[in-house]
Parts: sequence; structure tokens; C-alpha cells
Amino acid sequence: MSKEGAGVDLDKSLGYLLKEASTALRVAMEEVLRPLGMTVTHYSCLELLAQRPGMSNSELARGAFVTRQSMNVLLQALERDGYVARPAEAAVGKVLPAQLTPRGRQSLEEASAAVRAVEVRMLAGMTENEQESAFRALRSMIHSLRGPA
Amino acid sequence: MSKEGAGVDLDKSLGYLLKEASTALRVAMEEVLRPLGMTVTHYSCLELLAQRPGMSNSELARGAFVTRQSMNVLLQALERDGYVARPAEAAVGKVLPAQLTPRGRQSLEEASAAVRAVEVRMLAGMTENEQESAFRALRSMIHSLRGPA
DNA sequence: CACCGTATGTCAGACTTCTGACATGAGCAA
DNA sequence: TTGCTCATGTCAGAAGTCTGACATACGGTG
Repeated sequence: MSKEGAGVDLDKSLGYLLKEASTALRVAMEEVLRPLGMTVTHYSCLELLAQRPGMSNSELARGAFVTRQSMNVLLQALERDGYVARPAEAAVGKVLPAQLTPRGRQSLEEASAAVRAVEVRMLAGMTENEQESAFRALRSMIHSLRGPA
Repeated sequence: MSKEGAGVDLDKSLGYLLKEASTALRVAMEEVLRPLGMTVTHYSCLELLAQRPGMSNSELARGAFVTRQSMNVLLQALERDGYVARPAEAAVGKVLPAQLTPRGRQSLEEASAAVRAVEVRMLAGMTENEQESAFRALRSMIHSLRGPA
């Protein structure tokens, strides 16, 4: 186990650290969601629908950071299992607004509590100011990355 | 396109923002790596090997945040294509130390420059102090998430 | 009106990554 | 020594996600 190499500049890369943090968060979420029989994307979809009922498949995909094809697969499963309901036909255009069923809402409740606990744990040891500046830093990175293609 | 809903607290969640930033970074990296015929994991593996020659499959997996099974699949492809070399048998134990071939080193050079440019773009508009505090914040989050299982 | 660009929902196939499992080898303790 | 624990490399199958493609529908401009 060669633990010590050169002064690997990966240790100084904010990009690498960002991926590391994101992975740690995903792993922690998977840990608490697995006992509930839920994946992270699964949960994300339900959470988005709880906060904005009527979102379309494509909107959900953007909100969960996956392609609309992936979200479609998930939505069909969630619909089949009774967590989500969509009209059979679009009232206007092709957009099918999705909604949580009572079962979906109930399932989300446990998951949401578990995920909130993870986020609280993640922020433990950070002051309000530190959280605020981290928030602004992440916003800035996102903006810069998306800007000049 | 209902863009305005309730005051979605996802907009205030550092966890959500973390995932958003990480996704933006991954997308930006994929954009510049695709013309080079490389994926992010592909690049990560080569970069790790450049900085710490002789890393094992399992070590590389941890460094690239994937399972050792996934890294093994990638490593076999990289070996087949001549980017990486591993001894046929372990000198001691089962660990097979991997190394970049000249071709791997050359391929990495272009990729590394492209990725560095992305990171520079990401940090544009942030002062040295802001970067430093973002660094500490991410480190803190990682530590807190991994600590109390 | 017709046209074109954009966005959506969906299907199909391929790729990547994961989980589960097994055998091997190092390290340590009894 | 024997036994136990942990880590590693690897194979096989399952699950998730992606790219590519198509038909459809809206919104603007000619």
C-alpha cells in the first residue's frame, strides 16, 4: 500500500475535492435510502414532485441531473408501482404533468427525513457564515462552468 | 414550462447545490475530453497513474471514486489499448502495480491541459481567499459525512 | 397560411457501473 | 504451526444511464 508519493496536486485541486465531496454525499444518501428500498434518483424525483407538483418528465430530468430518457425509465417504474400518477394523454401539447400519489407522498416522508439528517450531518461543524460562503462559491463555480462553452 | 412554483427549498440546499456543481464540472470535462476520445474515469485513471506510478487497481478505484470492479474493466481496456502496463504476475501478494506507457503519457498530456483549462474556468471570478475557504468547506463536509456512519 | 427551429415523450440498443461471489495472499493472534 | 481477519484481483450477472433516433407539438418568422 504505497500511500506516500509525490506531492500529488490532486490534493490541491478544487475540482477533485468537489467530486470527492459529491461522492461522499451520494454514498451517505445511498446508505440511508437503501433500507427504504430507494435509490438517490428515485428519491430526487419524488422530492422534486413534492415541491413542484405537475412537473413534466423533461423538467424532472433536468432537476435530477439525468437525461430525459433515464428519467422516463424511472417514471414508468414509479408509475407502475403506484408512487406517481400521470394522465394518459396530454391536455395540451405532449407534456404529461406528473403528481405524487398518496403512497408516493408517504414513501417520500421517511426518505426525506433520512436525507435531511444526512445534510445536517454534512453541515455539522460549519458556521452559518461558512455555509453561506460555501453556497456562494458553488453558485459561482456553476455559473462559470456553464457560461463560456 | 412552469418555471415558478413554491419557494422550493432545494434552492437553499447545499447538498443539492453540491450535486449541481459536480454535475456541471463533469459535463464540462466530458465536453473537452470527448474530442480526445476519453471519458472522465479514463482520464482520472491516467492522471492518478502519472502522479503516483505503481498504483494498484484497488487504489486507482478509490482515487477515481468507483468500485474496484469498475476500475478493473477500465484497466483491462487501457492495457489492451496500450495506455497502461501491468506485470503478468505479482512480485508479492496479488497486487499488480500499474504504470503509464509512453503512449499513455502522451495521451494524458493533451487531456490534462484541457482539464486544467476547465478548472481554471470554474475558478474564474473567485478570489484566492474565496477558493481557500471553499476548499476548507468541502474538506469539512467530506470529513463530517464519512465520520459518524 | 406555410415553414423552420426548438422541445417533448418514447423506443431501442449499447455502454458503464454496480452488486454478489469466489479464490488467493498478507498480517496478526492464539 | 493453525486459524482468523482483511484486502486484493477477477468473473458473472443485474441495474442504471447514456447516445441515437423518431414522431409529434408548440412558437415564432417568412
